[in-house]
Amino acid sequence: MEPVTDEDVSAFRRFNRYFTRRIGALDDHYLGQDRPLGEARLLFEIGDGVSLRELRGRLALDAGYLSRMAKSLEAQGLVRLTVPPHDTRLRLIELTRAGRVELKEQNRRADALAAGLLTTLTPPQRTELTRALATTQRLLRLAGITIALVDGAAEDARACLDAYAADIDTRFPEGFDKTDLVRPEEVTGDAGAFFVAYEEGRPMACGALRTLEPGVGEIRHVWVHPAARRLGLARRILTELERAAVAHDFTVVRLDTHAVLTEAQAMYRACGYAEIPAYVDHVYASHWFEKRLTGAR
Amino acid sequence: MEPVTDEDVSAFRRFNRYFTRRIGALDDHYLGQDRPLGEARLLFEIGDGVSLRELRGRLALDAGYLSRMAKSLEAQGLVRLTVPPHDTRLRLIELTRAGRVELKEQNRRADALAAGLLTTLTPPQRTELTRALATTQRLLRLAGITIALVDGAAEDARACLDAYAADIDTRFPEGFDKTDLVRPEEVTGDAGAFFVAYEEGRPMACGALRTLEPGVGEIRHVWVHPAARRLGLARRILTELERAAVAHDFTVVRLDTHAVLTEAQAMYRACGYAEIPAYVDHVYASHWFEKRLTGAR
DNA sequence: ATATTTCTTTGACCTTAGTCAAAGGAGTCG
DNA sequence: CGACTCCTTTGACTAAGGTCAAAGAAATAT
Repeated sequence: MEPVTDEDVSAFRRFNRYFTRRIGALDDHYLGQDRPLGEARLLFEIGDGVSLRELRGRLALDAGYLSRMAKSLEAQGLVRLTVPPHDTRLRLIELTRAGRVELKEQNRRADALAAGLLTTLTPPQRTELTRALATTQRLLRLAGITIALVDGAAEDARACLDAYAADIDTRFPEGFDKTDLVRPEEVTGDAGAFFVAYEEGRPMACGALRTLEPGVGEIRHVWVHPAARRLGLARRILTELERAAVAHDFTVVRLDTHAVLTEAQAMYRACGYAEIPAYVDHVYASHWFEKRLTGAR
Repeated sequence: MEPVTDEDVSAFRRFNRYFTRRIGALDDHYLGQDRPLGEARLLFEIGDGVSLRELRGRLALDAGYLSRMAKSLEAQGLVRLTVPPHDTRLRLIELTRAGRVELKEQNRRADALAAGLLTTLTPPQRTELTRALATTQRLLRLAGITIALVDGAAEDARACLDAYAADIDTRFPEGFDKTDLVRPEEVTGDAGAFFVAYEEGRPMACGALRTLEPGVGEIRHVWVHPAARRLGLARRILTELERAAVAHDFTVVRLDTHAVLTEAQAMYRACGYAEIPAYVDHVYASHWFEKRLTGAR
């Protein structure tokens, strides 16, 4: 991997300082207008009602601290705490009408602030800004996603495959039968590889490599969570799979795709895959691809 | 002015939330590694020594709070507090050797963090990110600058004109004589207008409009602080001046520029100014421009 | 020379943010 | 049924962040 240049680092830090000072400060200020920031944030996170347990995990808060904040918000009439019937140890927290009003007001103020900031710009400048923000956010998200080699039987691996199966089941006209998924032992150790991409601890994409025949690998189940598409994540998964293939001494990798997955086909072509005749007969496959790997990384 | 669309507002807020959560949090964390955030920030702001008074103004801190933080940093051997001879009420705060080492370490950590974030991106993606960050920052800066009509004799107006005079004195081969600046009464009230652009309270650009003859205005002293150039600020100043000219019932505005100010000439042309013969004989002028104004705003 | 302003220091005080541990009620598993 | 785990509540405590007002010293205005 190429080292990061000093210019990129300093540009990033310059932006960072500028942004947190100019905007971040403002942001905190409006949020905690007349309420402690912690409570304001909590109010914001509740949404349509969650358990304290859930909130505690999501915001990484101390149980005691959260309990007290919840009580304080309840005393202010902004939330309601209830006991769910299925597990009376838990507490559900949900917004009252007053809480929703308060939240709406918070949002209104934040919107007004943002709008006020943008008014001095001309419409083309606003468009340019919006585009630059989208690019920045996309790339920062991508940068924050890490790809890990996991055991094919690992919980995260199975969760990804289940999501993948459910996803394509709706996209393939004939549906998809789960028994066609790779078995854990096919993608573990010497036999192959399984990669999971994590964003903030949550699995968001996967890809599998298995042995097709000696010296030939097969790539399967390259999948990206709908919320993480269009970031370039599939390409990164593919790169990892190819690297693993080289490490497994495969000289060729093959794969097949379904007729409806046109974006996938375009991506494989763009990544150096050439279409070949069917190398295996398969219900779901309509296009077959192959790529020769060079030993050099 | 066009109203801001909801999409621009929500894109901005989405980015805002994402960025402050992802990056801002990290940022605070590294800064306050083993030191309270307030002190870490203070250390960062001292630079090459400033007075407590200056810091207090810049960071909007309570005098007592600041005094105590400064003492705490002094006790840790990171700063030195001295009394300036010219005003013994003040205290100067400056970094000791240990303070500079500490600051360098802080910076090193922050750089490493930024670099770590960028490593997963490919070089073209890094370039794309850096460019998007620069665009964002430029436009946010521009959005944060406000332009105000001020009295020609106001302190900020004179400060801008002094800076302008000093600036062009170095750029004109023959130097520049301050007596050629507009007099306050020429640009005040019915006679003309004077605009100052403020960025975070500091005057960063100016522009003057005076009466040349009945119905004809003259634009003079359009100047932008070197630190605020290439943002599109001069154009905004010019727009304000033209708006003021319409309000003064001028049907034409004229201006002259010096031969060396080629960027200025290009800007005037791009803004609809046509070159005309000399309308006044002037030591510094070599190009003369004119624009007819339509009554409609 | 006197009054007023400016700047820092100090004491007193408050809220927010957060941690830790004990305790108790409720589920779960063998 | 008993042991164990899970989840919340409560008490006790700490540090950080911040405000306010009084006081003292020095500079500036009148």
